[in-house]
Amino acid sequence: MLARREQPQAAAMVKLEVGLPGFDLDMFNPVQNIRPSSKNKRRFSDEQIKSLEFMFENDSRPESQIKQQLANELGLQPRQIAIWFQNRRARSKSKQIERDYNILKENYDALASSYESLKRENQSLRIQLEKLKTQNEKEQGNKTCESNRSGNSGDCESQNTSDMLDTNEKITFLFEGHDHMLSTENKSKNVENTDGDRVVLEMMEGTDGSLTSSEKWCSFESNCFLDESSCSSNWWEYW
Amino acid sequence: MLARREQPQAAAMVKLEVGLPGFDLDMFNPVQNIRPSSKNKRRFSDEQIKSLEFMFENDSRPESQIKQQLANELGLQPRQIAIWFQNRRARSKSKQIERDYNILKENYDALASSYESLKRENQSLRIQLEKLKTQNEKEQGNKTCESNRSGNSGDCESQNTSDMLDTNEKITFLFEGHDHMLSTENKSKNVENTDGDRVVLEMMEGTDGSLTSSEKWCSFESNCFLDESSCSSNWWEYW
DNA sequence: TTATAATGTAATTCG
DNA sequence: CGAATTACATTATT
Repeated sequence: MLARREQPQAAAMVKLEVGLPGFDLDMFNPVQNIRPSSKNKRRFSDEQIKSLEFMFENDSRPESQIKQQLANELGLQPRQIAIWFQNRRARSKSKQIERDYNILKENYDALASSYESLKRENQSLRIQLEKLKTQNEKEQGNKTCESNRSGNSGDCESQNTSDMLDTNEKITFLFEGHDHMLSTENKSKNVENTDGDRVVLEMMEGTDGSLTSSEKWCSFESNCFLDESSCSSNWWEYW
Repeated sequence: MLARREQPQAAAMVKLEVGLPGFDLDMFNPVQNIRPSSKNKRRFSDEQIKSLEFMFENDSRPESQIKQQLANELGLQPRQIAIWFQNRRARSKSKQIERDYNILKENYDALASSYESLKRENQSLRIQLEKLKTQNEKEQGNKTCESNRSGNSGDCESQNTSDMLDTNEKITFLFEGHDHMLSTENKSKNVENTDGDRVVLEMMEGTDGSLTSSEKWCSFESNCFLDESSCSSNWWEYW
């Protein structure tokens, strides 16, 4: 079966004897491969690439038979076809990761912007509430209407304890860990430091690089401000 | 079974290039391997890698002199050293992108969570405001105190028009484009489809893959709710 | 066992 | 040099 080992060896050996440093063998080219640009072996011709790309779009993981056919059509070894598809898939994947990063980044920024707006709005609401509260209390003080009842159907009673927070006590210390980022600028370029597996921290000369130290982030997370209040009626279902 | 794998290259190369000690022993020697022969054609020895990695940590782009010295020490050609560093930098970079993605993802999720919480809080505040307003109006109706003045220092006057929104009119249609995501699950694995440059959409057999279609996102963005209101005193500076 | 997907690595070419 | 390629190797899976 499989008559392995393509002829390239011969070429490689020759090359080695000549004294070239690469012990790679591939340069060999049975058929055409007239590269438009230069005297290059390696590197498939534009036409070959075009066909391969076309096939890849249709099926990134073709059957052996199709690969064989492609090999015949393009004058390449079946092995080369197989390898090309493998590499192409790997390339596709890493490209995809980069694109995902950019998309996610965009959405992060948008969300952060919305978050900030919402925060401001929240602050506005809080201030309004504060004022209304004060105003209410003043009015109640002026009226001195029957000041001790616990029902919730009266005219001048405080209805604001049935299914919501106690505005005066719980609301003023909400935002605490939400105020960073928004200017993070995780530029996905110019990285290069902090190698793959081990975490390099001490020996880096400040070459910018590694953006997120993963500590400036993630300091917010727990803002469960509703959990211990008397909110039991799921008012947010209204929305 | 065919005796495949030839590493004559390796042998030839070693003989040709140098004969420096320490190098290539594992090229000939099936050092404690499950697979006896057919070992590395390329692939530097663990020791070489170790030295290279160590140097890389210190400086990912060393001077020619240092590279030369490394070449001597490791029994490699200066060219090989240079290439190794180049490849190493490229690897480092793509690794970094992946890590950045994961970090960004985490932070996105955290921010989305915070955003949801904030939104709920906002809703709560809005409801409270509503109730207080109603209550206020009722009380004002009951009191029928001097009901037409525009100063802002009275007892039962409405103070809420000086530097804030008109609560009853502007507040109820705020959240409109903020209600998606939060369950996006951009799993950064298993991508592989949608090739690098062209966007493949029709011919994909549903192999999951490409996560964000970039359209489900980005539908929110403009929630400038404060711009046309009479807010001119930058109350958010208090925070 | 073979085949192959997935991942990593050495080397080459081009800009 | 960096980016993209090509070929090969290794490991895991089936």
